[in-house]
Amino acid sequence: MPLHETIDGAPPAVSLPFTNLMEYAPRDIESKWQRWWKDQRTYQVQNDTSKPKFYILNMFPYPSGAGLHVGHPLGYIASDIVARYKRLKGFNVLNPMGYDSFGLPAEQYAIQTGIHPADSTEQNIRRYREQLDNIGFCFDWEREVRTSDPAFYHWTQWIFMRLFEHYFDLEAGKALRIKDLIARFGENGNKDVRAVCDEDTPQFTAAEWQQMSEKEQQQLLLKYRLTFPEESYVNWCPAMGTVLSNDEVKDGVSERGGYPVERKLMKQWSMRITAYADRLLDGLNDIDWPDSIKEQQRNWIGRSQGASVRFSVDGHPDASIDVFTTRVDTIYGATFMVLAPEHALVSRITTNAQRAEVDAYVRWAASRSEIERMSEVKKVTGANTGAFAINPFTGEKIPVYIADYVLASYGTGAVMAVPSGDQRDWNFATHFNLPIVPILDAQQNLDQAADPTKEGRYINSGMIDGLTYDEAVPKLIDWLETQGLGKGKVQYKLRNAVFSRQRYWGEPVPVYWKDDVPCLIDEKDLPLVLPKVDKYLPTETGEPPLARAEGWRYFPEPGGSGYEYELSTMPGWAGSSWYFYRYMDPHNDKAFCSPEAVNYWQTVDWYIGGSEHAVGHLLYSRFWNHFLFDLGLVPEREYAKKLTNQGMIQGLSSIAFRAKECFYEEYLWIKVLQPFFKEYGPMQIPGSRLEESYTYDFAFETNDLVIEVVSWKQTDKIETIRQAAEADSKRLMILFMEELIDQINNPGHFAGKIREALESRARFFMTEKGPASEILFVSHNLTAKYSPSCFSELHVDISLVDNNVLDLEKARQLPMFQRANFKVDASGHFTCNQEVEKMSKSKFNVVNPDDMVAQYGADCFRMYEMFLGPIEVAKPWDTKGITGVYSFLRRFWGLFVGENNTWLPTDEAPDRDELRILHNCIKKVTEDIERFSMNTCVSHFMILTNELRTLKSSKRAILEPAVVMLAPFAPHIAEELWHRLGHESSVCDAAWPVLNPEHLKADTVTYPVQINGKLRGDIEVAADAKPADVEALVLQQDFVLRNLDGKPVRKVIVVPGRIVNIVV
RNA sequence: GCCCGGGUGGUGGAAUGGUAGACACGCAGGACUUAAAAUCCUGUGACCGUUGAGGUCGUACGGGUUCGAGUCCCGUCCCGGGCACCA
Repeated sequence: MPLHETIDGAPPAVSLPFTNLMEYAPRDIESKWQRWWKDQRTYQVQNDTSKPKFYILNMFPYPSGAGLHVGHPLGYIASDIVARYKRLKGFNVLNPMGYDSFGLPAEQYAIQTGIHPADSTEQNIRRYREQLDNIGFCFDWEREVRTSDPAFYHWTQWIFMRLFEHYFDLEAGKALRIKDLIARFGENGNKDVRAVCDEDTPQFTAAEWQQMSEKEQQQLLLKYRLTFPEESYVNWCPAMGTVLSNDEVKDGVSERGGYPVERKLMKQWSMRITAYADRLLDGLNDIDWPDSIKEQQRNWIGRSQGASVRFSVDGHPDASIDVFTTRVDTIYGATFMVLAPEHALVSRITTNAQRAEVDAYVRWAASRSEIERMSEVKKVTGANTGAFAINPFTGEKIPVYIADYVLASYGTGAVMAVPSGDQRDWNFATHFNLPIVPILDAQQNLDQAADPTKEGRYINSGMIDGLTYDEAVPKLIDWLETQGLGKGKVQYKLRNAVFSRQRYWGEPVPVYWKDDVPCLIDEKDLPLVLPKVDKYLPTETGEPPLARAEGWRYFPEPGGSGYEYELSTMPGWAGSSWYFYRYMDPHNDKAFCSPEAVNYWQTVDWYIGGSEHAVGHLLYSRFWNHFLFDLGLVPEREYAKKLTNQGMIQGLSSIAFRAKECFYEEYLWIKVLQPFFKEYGPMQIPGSRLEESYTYDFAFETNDLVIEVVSWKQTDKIETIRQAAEADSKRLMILFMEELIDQINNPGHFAGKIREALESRARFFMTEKGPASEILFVSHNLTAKYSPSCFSELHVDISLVDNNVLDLEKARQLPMFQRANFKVDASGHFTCNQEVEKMSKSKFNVVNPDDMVAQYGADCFRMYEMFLGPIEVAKPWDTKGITGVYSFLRRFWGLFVGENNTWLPTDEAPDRDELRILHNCIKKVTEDIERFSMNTCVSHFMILTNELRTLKSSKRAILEPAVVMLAPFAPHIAEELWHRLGHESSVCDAAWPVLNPEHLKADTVTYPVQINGKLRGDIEVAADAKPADVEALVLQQDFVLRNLDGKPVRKVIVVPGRIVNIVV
């Protein structure tokens, strides 16, 4: 054993007695066993089919340059504990880790520095790995995956190719091969094909299909493929030079960086996720995921049941407007129609008289950014096309408007407006003076607002007059369907997912362009590796960075000039949509995962990660999995049966208060001038106006003295004031702000000066000596006396603060505190305010796990992370509390190693108390791990340790099972003690102790006794006493009789083993 | 506005409808020490009373169900998150 060092790294003190050599020394233990585990390959996982499998998975991280803070490993630690626990329970456990290593930050860094993203990513990964290794995880690193590794993205591209080769068949309810679709087109055209396809897919016969050119056929097939290029309005982010998917845009700006986002028409690869909308929705019922995630996914998919209705357009026999409505029952109240400005019919049906107005509105609407549109939701805008639509039920003509409250991208981009029932329609009708017709007798106050009620019976509603909602809807839909004018319909909010990014650092799309038709490259040419480029920026002509790659062209056959590759890359969510299968078989170069491996590991049993991926990664990965399932490549529709979100660990920020100008005035008034007021009479309070151009800060009227607070630097201002004071025939005292700062802890200094000024007749007072300080910080416990607006709040690095007290020595060395002075409290301390905030560099509240491990050891760090509270809940990190866990580990160690390095455990048989303590712990810890309650597990270990110490008990029969139970939480100390107990193999391969309920039983039971639900005392009875005996005994107790006070007992409730309640 | 969570000591948090505050931090007092740190012991929801009794209140607020409610039901308030011209 190496010599003991104190935990903070100081050299061992000479005076330390020899006995301390064997104190708990996490540093030595941890590095020793980490090495041993590596040498023994303790964590290597076999695809061993003889044991039951357990697959636990963490969402893999993006390796950012900032490294890990203490919040990141929370989920990893929890899953590590479960993984080790399951292994002790006899499972073959897969607990892998890897990196989501494509991403924008590395590319931005490349643009700035020219360093290839692969290099900076490699470096970041190395740092992550070091930090992870420090914590003692049981990851099998031989299974590590990286999405940016060509051997990995080979299979991302392969899956993309399969998507391209499939369409979604509505009859089969699953993806089928395009090949088979082509065959069907050749036989019957597409008349009988029920498949998910573009809205504008034409109908054609077999003959028409056969007459089409190859190119025409290919372009038609794109309307069916599950991934396809299309011209569409996308979220274009000019600042990032790329498009973003809907989930990457929040409140009209990019989620990362907060840059503005525009609508732009572009040709983009798209994923037909809408085909799976229903299955993705239904699948949510079969998985044990947090309700909030499921709810967000349901919202995002946004299924609504309604009807589509066809309105003809007056004077345009060839045009009709389809609308989607969820309230077809309100159709008799439809008094106008509104189209989205982008609607295809707008220019066709607009009358000449209205054309100028409509064109102007369309142009205006197109020019508006998302953020403008969203922030001006309340403003009613629109234009009348002059055209009229005909209500199919009434034959009435209703005007057609355009307005951008109707979204082109939802439904058909047109609505029938029912102002009596819909508030937006009501607003529009009121603004444009359109009729509002009540349709239900229960509608109220229609002159104030719309009333969307479904109560009552219909009025003004033709065929449904007098009916209720439930009667009306089927009748209307029936009529529409028999007339061929509409049908019941389901509409989704979910859009197809944009799959192209105009960026470099992503998977190349395995496609080349031949005569404007996208073609897949040959499978043997996978992976299509990212080419080298000279710069990571778009070309001068605005093409993506890949256009810079010289000679990067595809040659399907030798010779020729080749074809251009697709130049956009895949988005961040491509690799993460299937990576969980790669861990099962990470080195396979024949398939993304062998059938044997996937049959053994099946799916993820427990998935752990942050809730921020609710609709991004977690929805797209379900989509890809459903697709892979359709192809028979994976065994289940849903890849993760159970999902847990770990809560954020927040930081405790320290805030220092910097004085603003008005502070000095308030300070002078409160601390210095008030006594003078009594003595020297009336005085203007701050802010009084003495003459037009000037406001003196303070003025003693009786002495003609004015006081002005200015900065040393404001020489001009000093001169102006001086002249003004002359003119006003005031005596002037200049107090320099900087002097106030210098002398802030000495208010007497100013009192003296002011007294001097008041009592003299001199015209002008000013300090001669230059001040030393320029900035003032005020101790937080003093700020309450001043108005909050006197301070700006500044984050201070938490390493400078202890117990809210700032270390002034250290602080003064920082640039932010140079030329600063501190106003300290009565005890000479400068205190900061504490705030709970997200942990981030910019808030200077980041706690690095490396520091925690260096100071307390990995075992302690792991246990403290767990001890903080439930995994799922957000909670602040407070380093102070870690000492509790550290002293627990020392005390646990102390059960084994005594003074003078004596080995304490004996082979004596344990007594009943000791067995009860152990088995109580077995019961609690086993139950709590199963329900993922790690914080209470740590408490149970503390209780066991405290109780054994009280008994001064150290028996192998008790301690050995305790070591095994502790191993998942604190693997290093457990491994050390396990070996000292005489074992040769790893504690990881021990067996989880088995609960014997016999040991939990006691001879006697203490019943708390309540009278009318109020606790009055307790009583000890034999454990096997019958309820009747307990009742009899209880009623004899002194404290019971005293409390009953002679009142008759109505009933006695005895809950066996629990409680007694006497009702009087 | 709609939909999810959640409100328990000074702090983090415990509590299958059955003794509210486990376990820790912090704080206070004590022991050890020349001293400090570390360590160990004791106390610690509030209030009244005792100074070896005991009592009252208490889990955001107001009701209800129950022998018994932090826990279940109804209503209100507050905090966090998500969605939001989605027809």
